[in-house]
Amino acid sequence: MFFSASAALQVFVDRLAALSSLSHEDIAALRGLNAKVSRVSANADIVFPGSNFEHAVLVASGVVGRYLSLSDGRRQITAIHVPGELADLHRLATPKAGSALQALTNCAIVLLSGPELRAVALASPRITRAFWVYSAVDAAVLARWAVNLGRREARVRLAHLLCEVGLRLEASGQGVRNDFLLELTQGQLADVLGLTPVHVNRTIKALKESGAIEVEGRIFRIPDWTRLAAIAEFEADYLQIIPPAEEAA
Amino acid sequence: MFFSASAALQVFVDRLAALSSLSHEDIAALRGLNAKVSRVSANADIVFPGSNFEHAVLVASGVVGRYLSLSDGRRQITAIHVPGELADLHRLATPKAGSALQALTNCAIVLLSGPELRAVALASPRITRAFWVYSAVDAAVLARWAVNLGRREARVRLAHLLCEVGLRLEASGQGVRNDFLLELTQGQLADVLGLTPVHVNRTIKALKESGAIEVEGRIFRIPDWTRLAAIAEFEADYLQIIPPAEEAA
DNA sequence: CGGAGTATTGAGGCGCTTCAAAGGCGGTGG
DNA sequence: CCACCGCCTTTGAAGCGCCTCAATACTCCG
Repeated sequence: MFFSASAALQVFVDRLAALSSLSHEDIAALRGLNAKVSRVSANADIVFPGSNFEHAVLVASGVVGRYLSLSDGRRQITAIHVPGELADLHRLATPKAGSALQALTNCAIVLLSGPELRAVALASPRITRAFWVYSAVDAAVLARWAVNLGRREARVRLAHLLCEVGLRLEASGQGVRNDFLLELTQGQLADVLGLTPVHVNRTIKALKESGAIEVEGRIFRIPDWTRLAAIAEFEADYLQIIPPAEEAA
Repeated sequence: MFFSASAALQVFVDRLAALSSLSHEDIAALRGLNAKVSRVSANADIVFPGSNFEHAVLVASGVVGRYLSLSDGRRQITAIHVPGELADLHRLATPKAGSALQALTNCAIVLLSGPELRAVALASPRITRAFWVYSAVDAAVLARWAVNLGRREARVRLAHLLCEVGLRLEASGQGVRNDFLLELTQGQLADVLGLTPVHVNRTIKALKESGAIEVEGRIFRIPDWTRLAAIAEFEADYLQIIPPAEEAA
């Protein structure tokens, strides 16, 4: 539920190491990064498009969202990030921010210096490669999301989101996949799902009434994971989360 | 309209160099990559999910699409690639292919050896970084597309696609942005746009009748670029295409 | 205890889909 | 060389999913 700066950094570095091989020196260099903690309240932008914000944003607590706005004020959230995840590593590669980054709940974030990150990447091709892989997984998640937005109806889309969020929260040590707190309003969920808040409400209701999920406030419980995954046509492999037990494989 | 292997490779290497600084040795190494040309006919898969296809696919002619399938046979195309573009550089970073790659038209593709690409990347952090930047731009295009799928109606979505494709074809030397050949069927466009073929047909008709575009077979003409861009709310910056005239800036 | 943001529910409308059928168009073989 | 066949395009009509507008209830917080 709550991470210190160093705990969040450790989750991130462990994740990098799991995705791409790193030497002990690489890991030490990453662990030693300067980490400035900052608190941001819900609905406050952290980065906005076009800015040259010189830090990368690592989530320590709360939920951070990446989004693009339309001229009429509507928006689409293209990614959400939970504690232990680095929300905008891609911005290191393409510094002119294309999307905005916003705290969707009250958040604690760890700011990592952009120039410092670039320096450690330049010093080690393995770190550069690990950053690339991390970004590529982020892109794979986005591709999956595009499929949901383009081809799946609301019920399935929501089920898919809940499956994914459950797994990611679990992977970051924020609970278990079938019982977790997701502190987003239905309006924010609507911006993730490409729906209206009203329809999100009805869709949650439908999933509840079918027994596929249980909801108490913003706590979601999934009594039968297999069943929800079937509704969502959810295949976890794209997340590249390696369960500890299978790490040797 | 048609590229030799070396011409396609050159467009790609030029693009890499424009996105991220490369040394002369880097460029020479990339130009010297082994390039095997292959012909693929329309609707044939080049890579399918889960395969460990050990090549990267550079488009020399035709259009290549990346897509994900649903269990009921429907699919969502998450990216299309025109000549001069490398369709699956991201697969170098995350080898287990998550999406399929298909020739949407008859295509000539250039196969670049995965191990060889990895070797040149390992030898130069600048090349690794350039690959990362190239993938990040690809992801930015995808994010933009997610917004279209989630929040824009068919007319706007199609207009946006035409603006983007026009610019990308122009950037690859395949014509000009306001008069180009896009050899996709309406069924394929539907899979890109997240619509049905029937509705694609009606949407094209609507754009034609409003005078925003002219269509002759699969040639699209845009009489007033500014007007179509306004309909699409299109902002070209995310494509990171640097017009030659502004390259010095 | 009041107020603001959030959740819930209803009713009606629009955009897109589905189903169905007819009209091009290019390619291939008789 | 033309007739035919498959694929693509085009059009119509009806239905469903999601949206819009609107009103009411809830919950947290000062």
